[in-house]
Amino acid sequence: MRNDKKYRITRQRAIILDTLAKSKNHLTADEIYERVRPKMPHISLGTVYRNLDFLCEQGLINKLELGGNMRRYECRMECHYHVRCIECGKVEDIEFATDKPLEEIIGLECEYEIIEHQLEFIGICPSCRKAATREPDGKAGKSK
Amino acid sequence: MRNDKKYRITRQRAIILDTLAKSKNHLTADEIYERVRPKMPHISLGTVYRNLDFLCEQGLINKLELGGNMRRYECRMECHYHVRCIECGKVEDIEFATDKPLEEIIGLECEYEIIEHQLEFIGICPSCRKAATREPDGKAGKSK
DNA sequence: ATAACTGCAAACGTTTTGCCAGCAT
DNA sequence: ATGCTGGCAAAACGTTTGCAGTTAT
Repeated sequence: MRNDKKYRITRQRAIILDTLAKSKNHLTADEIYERVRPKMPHISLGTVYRNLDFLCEQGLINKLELGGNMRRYECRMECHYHVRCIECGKVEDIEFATDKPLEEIIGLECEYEIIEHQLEFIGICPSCRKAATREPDGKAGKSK
Repeated sequence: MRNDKKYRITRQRAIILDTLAKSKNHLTADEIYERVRPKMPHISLGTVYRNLDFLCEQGLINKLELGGNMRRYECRMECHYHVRCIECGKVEDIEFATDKPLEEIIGLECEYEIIEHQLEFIGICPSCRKAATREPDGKAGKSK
């Protein structure tokens, strides 16, 4: 079952990727849409969403699922961490040495006034893992 | 400017709180709605949302803003961490010693097969902090 | 009488989708 | 000719809100 689809880097995709690469913040789909529009006035928000998904699948960008109402996207692919402003919603990268105890990291100093933090692990729970084993074609149940 | 509102713990609020307290998982508003309905068939989803917000404000429960599409609520108030199943969306608490280096924690073992993790700090960015200082009545701009 | 609260339905903001025309191969 | 792609508009989804009637004090 190979996938023979031939993908193109269309003008829309290139501009979206470029917009994301040039922004130091992490942008929402709508922010990207607004930044692309001056150069490409007829692009639609649906295209932005579709192509952000496409770029994620290609491993070129990352979809961030943090708190707040809107998803944000970023280019940086290595594992790293984020600060989010509770007032304006802006998201930035945060750097610290991971060889320190978590307790110490939590009290980290940065330009933000830190109110809280959140550490979330994402994985597959025991029962879903069992379900996947029962279906040997690799297609575990569940849509999205 | 004091707040003289008198709040009641209504039947709806009590049942919602009880439902949350009895569940070991972290529930979405809709899951709570479905569990409350058998006992109180005319409750509306709007009431569930309104009362979840109310219980948060009272400090009785916690609103979780993790990845995934839906917000989840929990009773446990001390700081702790979560695992989320990427297949079924279930969220559970996770325990580990925080005096260990983050690197070690990241490789933690639990019943889940961990795929990734995410550490998010929530705070106020420098420019929003400045904006708040300029408005000395304490009401920083921004709605939500 | 008053204020808090509810159910219902409509509105909201973000994201996804269906459809058909356009374009590259 | 095929099939990926884009624009548009509608739908979908979780959540919030306005309103009018109910409840507790």
